[in-house]
Amino acid sequence: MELANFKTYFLEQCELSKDEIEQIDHLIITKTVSKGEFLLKQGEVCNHSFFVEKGLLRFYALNEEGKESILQFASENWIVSDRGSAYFQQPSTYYIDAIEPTTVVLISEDFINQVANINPNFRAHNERLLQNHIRSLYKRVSLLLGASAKTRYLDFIKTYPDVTLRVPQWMIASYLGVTPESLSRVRKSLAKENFKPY
Amino acid sequence: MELANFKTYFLEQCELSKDEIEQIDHLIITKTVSKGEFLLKQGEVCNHSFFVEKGLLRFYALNEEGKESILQFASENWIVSDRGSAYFQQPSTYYIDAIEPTTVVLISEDFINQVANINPNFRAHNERLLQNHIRSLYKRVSLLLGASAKTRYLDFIKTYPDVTLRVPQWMIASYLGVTPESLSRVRKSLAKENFKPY
DNA sequence: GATGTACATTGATGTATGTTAAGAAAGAAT
DNA sequence: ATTCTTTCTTAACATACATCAATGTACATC
Repeated sequence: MELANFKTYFLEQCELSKDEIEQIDHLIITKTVSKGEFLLKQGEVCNHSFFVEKGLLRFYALNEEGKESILQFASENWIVSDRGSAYFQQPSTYYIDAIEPTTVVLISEDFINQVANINPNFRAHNERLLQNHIRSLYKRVSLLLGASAKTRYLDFIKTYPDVTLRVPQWMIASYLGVTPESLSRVRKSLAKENFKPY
Repeated sequence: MELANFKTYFLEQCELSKDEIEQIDHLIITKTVSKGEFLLKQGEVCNHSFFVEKGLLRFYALNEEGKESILQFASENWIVSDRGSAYFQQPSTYYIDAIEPTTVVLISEDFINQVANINPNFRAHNERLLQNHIRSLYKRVSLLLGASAKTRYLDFIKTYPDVTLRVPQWMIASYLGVTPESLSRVRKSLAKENFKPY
């Protein structure tokens, strides 16, 4: 088992030593899902966070009319979860599934506690994650409230250049809160303005 | 100094004893602002959370064209802050000002640490706040992505019945991400459908 | 190579929401 | 009470975006 991304993440982001990482090695549980497979469905309690070692996930809601709204993408080195569901032990109202064949590391409460026992830094890292998450959600809400579809699209490709190239456009449209047709027109208009993302 | 709301909050939400609340009494700092006064402006680091003892605050962003987007209201017993700004010690991109004459309790990192020393419950409470916040932001994003202005308005008055009656409608419009004129039309249409909120 | 499936684009048209402007209603100030 | 200011509503018009339907394109599969 390699898990180069996961281990680098622990070394650099969580400031664990190589030695400490070896200590937790036996706690690591991975799961591999194929394209379209679910890691979380509405109604289930989301008992894990998912660190994406390789692949691409989406986190989305389904409204009463069956319309999907993508809240987040997660490619390599991202963590995705409905942590509130785990925290409050309530069924989630969201779905997580795989856009590409994906390998994730399962992060349970138990795992977090055990790692925190080995190195207390990990708790601080955990809080940093939450704070960052809130920040990004604030920005998301601000843009949805105040910016046009075009502005939101430009922000998206700046923020998630890797994801932009790996997902179908109708998913980006769903993330932006517009129809695929509208996104296609936004792109056409940008092309006319001679816009070059790369 | 009364602060009945703040102390009840600590008793019931944070599970401190009356005795412990007396111990922290001397740490409590309050601030009173009149209508229109700011507690936070873009560019400042937001070093406090604000517990609303009495009154009503708004938390909003200003985009490049000068358009306000209200992210949150905070009436009695709510806490509002750009905690990310404090956490990362970066200037905030948001504003907080008073819609009514308001008295707040200032909650600094120092305050949190001292209270946590007296009763460790407080840290757990703190994390619960963050988790709750993320949940509400997820819901907010889902609605902005997938629901009409009318649906969002109905959700608003259900979620914030007290706020609905205390703020001008153009602020609710700003919270919903529509113009005051649109909100007026939504209300008219609801009236035609014989909708009664109360 | 032929067929099927998923996705992207385009055009015609409809609808929700924005814009502008005016007036009505409600509050605040004098 | 009178005036001034803010807020709300309404209407006419403009625009962004949605919907529906058709076509194009890439790719898989057979």
